[in-house]
Amino acid sequence: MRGGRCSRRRRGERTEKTDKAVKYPLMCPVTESLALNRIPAFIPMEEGPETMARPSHRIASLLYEIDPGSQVVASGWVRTRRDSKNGFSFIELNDGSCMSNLQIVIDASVPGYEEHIKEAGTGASLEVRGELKESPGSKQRVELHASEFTLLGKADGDTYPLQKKRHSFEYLREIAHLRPRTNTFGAIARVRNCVCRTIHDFFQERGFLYVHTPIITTSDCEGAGEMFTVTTLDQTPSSAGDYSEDFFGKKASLTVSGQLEAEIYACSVGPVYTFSPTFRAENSNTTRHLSEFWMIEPEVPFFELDDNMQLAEEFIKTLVQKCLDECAEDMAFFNQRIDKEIMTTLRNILDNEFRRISYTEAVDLLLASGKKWEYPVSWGTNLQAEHERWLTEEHFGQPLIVYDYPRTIKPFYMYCNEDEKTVRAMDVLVPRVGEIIGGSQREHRLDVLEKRLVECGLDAEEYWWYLDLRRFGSVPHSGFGLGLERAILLLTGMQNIRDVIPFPRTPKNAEF
RNA sequence: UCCCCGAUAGCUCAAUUGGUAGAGCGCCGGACUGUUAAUCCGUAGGUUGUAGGUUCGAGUCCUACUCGGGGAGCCA
Repeated sequence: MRGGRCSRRRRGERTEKTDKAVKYPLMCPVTESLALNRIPAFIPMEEGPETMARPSHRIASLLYEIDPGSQVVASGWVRTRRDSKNGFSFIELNDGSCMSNLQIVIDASVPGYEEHIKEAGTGASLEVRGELKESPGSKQRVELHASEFTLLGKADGDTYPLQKKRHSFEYLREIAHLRPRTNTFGAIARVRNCVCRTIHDFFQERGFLYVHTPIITTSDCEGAGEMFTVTTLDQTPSSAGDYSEDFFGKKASLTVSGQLEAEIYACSVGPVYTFSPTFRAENSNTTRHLSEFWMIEPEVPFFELDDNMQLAEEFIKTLVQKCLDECAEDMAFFNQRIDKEIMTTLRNILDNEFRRISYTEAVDLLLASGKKWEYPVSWGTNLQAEHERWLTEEHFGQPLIVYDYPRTIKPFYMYCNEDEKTVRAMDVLVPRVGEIIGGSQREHRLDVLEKRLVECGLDAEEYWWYLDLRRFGSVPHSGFGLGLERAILLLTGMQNIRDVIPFPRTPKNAEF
């Protein structure tokens, strides 16, 4: 689908000129080829005396769209500079609109060259005006021959933390305010943006309503992990534990899931989805856990587990497809520098139907595998990471949906099967990342749900409004949760979840 | 939270059985060049994470702590 975009871009062919409106277009023209990243040629601004004096082209536009011969302005940050003693310099300029840099050629005759060119080193910010010309070099279609250049901000080479070389991700995490200026983190930012846009498109096209569930919640025991307390009380030993005087008059926390509230809307206005931050106060120190992360939770009435699995599969495949279609340059980078198998992995995801096996079948496979497990396999216990990895990576080699888990290891709200031993839960497992989606058909039968609350040791009083949904016009419904950052891990080949969110929050880490 | 590993120059890492701390890259300076992770030459740069301890002597051995990485659990 629309493969022409990528190939046209690779060939560096020109596309039809669509940016004739050189002056502050009210509506930003999104040209087809720029839809690669949907980066507009100009930042749209209302016309007026106080608006931007020099509409700067985005570098993606200059590289792939605008005809040679045009007078243009580019602004960005210097990646590297190469001087020639014959009287000119090359500057690689990047503005984040795409992976590639714009090559600037500055002749010594350009005003300010002698005084400032040495200051335009790695990290410095520039505005350059000049003529876009076809490049004699083989590595770029065009280059910008400067007639004016303005050094906007210097970056002292001795102290600027980013060097013209590879840095470790560990080091870059310590300079999270500068790491988006690197190739990898620029690419992640663009892919992440593409994924978020695709998420909204996916659900909007299917008639789902985007519903905003609360960040602050007083419903405890949602069963998804430790919660952060929200309080305005001074935390003295004497006041600890007494929330009657607190802001909300009872204990309040940051949400661990919007599911219960999403169910309210799903059972009122039809299919909905949430897309919001989520908080877990677990002391988790792994490559796939964050204290603050973004979760997408569709919730659909009149939906059973099979429908839910189908939706999850279509959802993940759409995310993959859009990344390949719209972030070709960034994905090529990930394939070359981050994970040599990422394109193969993603195409494999698109080309095959997700395998679906019941928990019971999974246990049988694990028992029959002949493998020595660190944690023994037995029906009724949770699948361990080593088990899930073996299933999705070695045995099937593709995404896998495991469904119908034992009732005893799953939360109270999942639909109880007729066997009275299992619930209609599903986990989507993918190679390298593990569990990326967890979901279920919800228990919509009042009597069964009440029994389950008791069984799980929960206070039914606390869930009065949740039970009301079953008391009045209850319907079968289902939904799931997708961890955005885990999806980004899957799509980019990145290893550590702290590197696919701009400002990671983990135990002992919230500097930026 | 548990298990394992680590912390030495701006960055990535070396340093024999405990004996005065090195390289590559980067920076800066010079040379060269329509260059493109440019290339070549040179300079500068370190209380070896913190606090104790053992020893004539500790980057190296011991203890505690801090931070980081990998794995596990919790989950998305």
